[in-house]
Amino acid sequence: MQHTELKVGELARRTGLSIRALHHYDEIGLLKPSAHTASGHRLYTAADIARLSHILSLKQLGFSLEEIAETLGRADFSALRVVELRLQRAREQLAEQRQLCDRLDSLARQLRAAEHVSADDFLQTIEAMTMFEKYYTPEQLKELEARRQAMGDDALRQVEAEWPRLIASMREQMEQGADPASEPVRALATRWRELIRAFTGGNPGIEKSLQTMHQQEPRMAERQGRDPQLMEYVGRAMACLDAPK
Amino acid sequence: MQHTELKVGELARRTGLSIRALHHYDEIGLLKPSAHTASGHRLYTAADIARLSHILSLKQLGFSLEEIAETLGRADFSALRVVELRLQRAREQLAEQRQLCDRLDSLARQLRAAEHVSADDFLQTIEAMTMFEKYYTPEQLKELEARRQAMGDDALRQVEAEWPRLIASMREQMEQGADPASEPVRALATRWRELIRAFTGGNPGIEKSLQTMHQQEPRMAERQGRDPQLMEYVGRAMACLDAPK
DNA sequence: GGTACAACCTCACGTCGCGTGAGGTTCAAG
DNA sequence: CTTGAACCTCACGCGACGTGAGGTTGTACC
Repeated sequence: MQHTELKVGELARRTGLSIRALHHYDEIGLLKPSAHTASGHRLYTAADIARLSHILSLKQLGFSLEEIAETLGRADFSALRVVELRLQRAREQLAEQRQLCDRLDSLARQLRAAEHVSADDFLQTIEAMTMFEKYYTPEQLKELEARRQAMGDDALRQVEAEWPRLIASMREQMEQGADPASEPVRALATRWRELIRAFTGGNPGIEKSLQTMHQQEPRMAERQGRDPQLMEYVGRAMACLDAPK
Repeated sequence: MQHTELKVGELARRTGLSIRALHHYDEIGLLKPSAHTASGHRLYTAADIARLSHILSLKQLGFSLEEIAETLGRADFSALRVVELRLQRAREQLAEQRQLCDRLDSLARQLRAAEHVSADDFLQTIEAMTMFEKYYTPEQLKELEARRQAMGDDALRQVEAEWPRLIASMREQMEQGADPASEPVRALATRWRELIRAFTGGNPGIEKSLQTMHQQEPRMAERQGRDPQLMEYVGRAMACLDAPK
């Protein structure tokens, strides 16, 4: 009989696991050392170590300790099926992670493009993103993202800054009772349309989604100062643009 | 006073959260309803609901409840920095997920290519993969994977089946004391070299990594019947191939 | 007024893979 | 015989709830 049996500390050092983890495996019956000293110290035999290496292999593939125990328990399991099931789970999680990264990345870019970001702006931006994900298809979102990226942060910043000014100007005209067909309103309406077209890129699907979102979520528009009354005024101004003078 | 306040059940139904979750948020102080009925039923006001929508937004970005409470607590936080930190975490997790998927995918393909997979084969394959990841660079692994994929499952299966036969034949020659320069051994050695070249694709980096692995992990080779003695015999046979008759 | 039944309430334990002590025993060396 | 390292066994803690148990309240119908 050689000195091949290892004590927990040694085994932990060699495997990189913690002593506590090995104790845990013992507790749950996943890896019980085959021997003990008279005083109760754990002694891991070569067979135990082999089992542990199998455990670590399966752990690396993302199996839970319970699944590992089950897998090692029976010799008849279908390896391919087990792996494929696990792969499916992993793929789903990967897709989620990817989506999360996209969201965060997009949000980070929006924040970089903004000038001053209050806590309120921040939360509003997130909510706007959520809305977008609700009303646009993934492909449309991709297209929008691509267009934003093509514009660059500076241009984006400018547009974001222009909107409030444009809305304020339009509101002023409305409150002064200006004719939607008058020259100053035509100019504002033209710019309004340009900005929207810069956003939609002329894509009819995106235009439609945008409309749907505005109809379904009027509160979102209101927060930006675009209440239904103003929108109706803008609508009339647009109609005047299309109609000949 | 209108009927704007919601009870837990209603709020749960509208948000898709569980009642227990809302109770939990109350417990940890993340979202305490501003009002209660005389009998203690929770009443969520419009402000509470607004706060909850912020909570859900941040939750969607993968923040922990503690982080959300902290973020909503202070108005002065740097939104960009918070998001960028979270993004970094998400990217790391994404990379891990991707690696896991790759591993599982590769393993699944290996298993599909194999004919009969015993539990032992299965575990051995995983361990081999781990070894590979230890000795080959990520680029090399990619190249190997690409070559495997190009070969197709059937060809791979054939090669996998040929190795044990080739090893057995070679061992037979060795045990019979055949001259490494003899014709039958030359034939076997030639085939041996061909199979290895099919694996390495002639890439010197991969050849080197393969050698290193064989030196460092002799036990792996032994499991496949290639003990040091046999390997030395093969080495001599190879040398005879290179040297003129 | 009584009687269902749904919706609400408050404990309080379980999950998963250990980390992190607390408090005590054993081992190997000097 | 002492010292310090290595070992032992509890046992609580995490994070975000799920899942009962056991009791009260609200509402509708007879």
